[in-house]
Amino acid sequence: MEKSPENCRVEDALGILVGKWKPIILLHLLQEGTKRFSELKRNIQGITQKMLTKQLRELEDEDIIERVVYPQVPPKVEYSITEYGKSLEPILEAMHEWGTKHTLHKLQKQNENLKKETASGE
Amino acid sequence: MEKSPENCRVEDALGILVGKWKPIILLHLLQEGTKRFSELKRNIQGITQKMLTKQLRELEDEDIIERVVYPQVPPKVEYSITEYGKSLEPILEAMHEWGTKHTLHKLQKQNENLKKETASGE
DNA sequence: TCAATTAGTATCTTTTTATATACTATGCCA
DNA sequence: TGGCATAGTATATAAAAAGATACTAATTGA
Repeated sequence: MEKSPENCRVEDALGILVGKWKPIILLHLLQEGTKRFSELKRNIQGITQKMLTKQLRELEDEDIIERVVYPQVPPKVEYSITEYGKSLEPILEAMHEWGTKHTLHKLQKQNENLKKETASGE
Repeated sequence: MEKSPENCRVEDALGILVGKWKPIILLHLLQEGTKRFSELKRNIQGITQKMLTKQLRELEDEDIIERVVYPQVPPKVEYSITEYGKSLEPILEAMHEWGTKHTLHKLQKQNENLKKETASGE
């Protein structure tokens, strides 16, 4: 299948990563393995319970993560990346690398602009 | 620089691709080279002028594409991928591939579910 | 008896994205 | 003189995503 703009499947991959918290959630699970709901919540600063639940559900619906409920009180629910979900890792890796370079690129550009302004006297 | 969830730069790459039309715009420019505004508009069905302008501006701001204005009437403006922008290609490629597989994966899952339902009699 | 713990829901509000539609400038051609 | 073409802008609206806040159930331990 070729990558003509007409049958572009980039959006399908993108759709899974989009959501303000999904990449961070995935990185946590990829790098630290199985995690409880509360651990994720503690480790991802700023996320609300509602958002965490929502993002986890969406990732689960796409088979990227797995949810295991232990019939206990207080409840215990564990999340982990599925085998299938692991196939996303190279993409995340590539994006992280590119993002790192891009952050640098932007800083350099800002610098140049500041120099120009100073040179022309502001 | 390591890819710990704390200094995750995935979002920086993601932010550039996100926007309902950006991947398609980029694919057009990557695969067909320089394009005029009107050509893009014609070739990307469903996009409004306003959205196209907006997405192009955002990509330009990130140095991913370049905008060249010819002082003519009627106006002529050409867009093309920058050298820097080309560094995104492997990521788009990888996402497209993954997306293609994922579309398949989802169809298979749907199929399984339908079979189960039929077996249990609905 | 009361508070704490866990993994959620339920509502409501705000913010961000996307869409629809109308409008502009300038020159060319009939 | 009128209409078309190009690359936009302006304004208003709708839809989607994110955020704040309060609520629940069942058990443990003080």
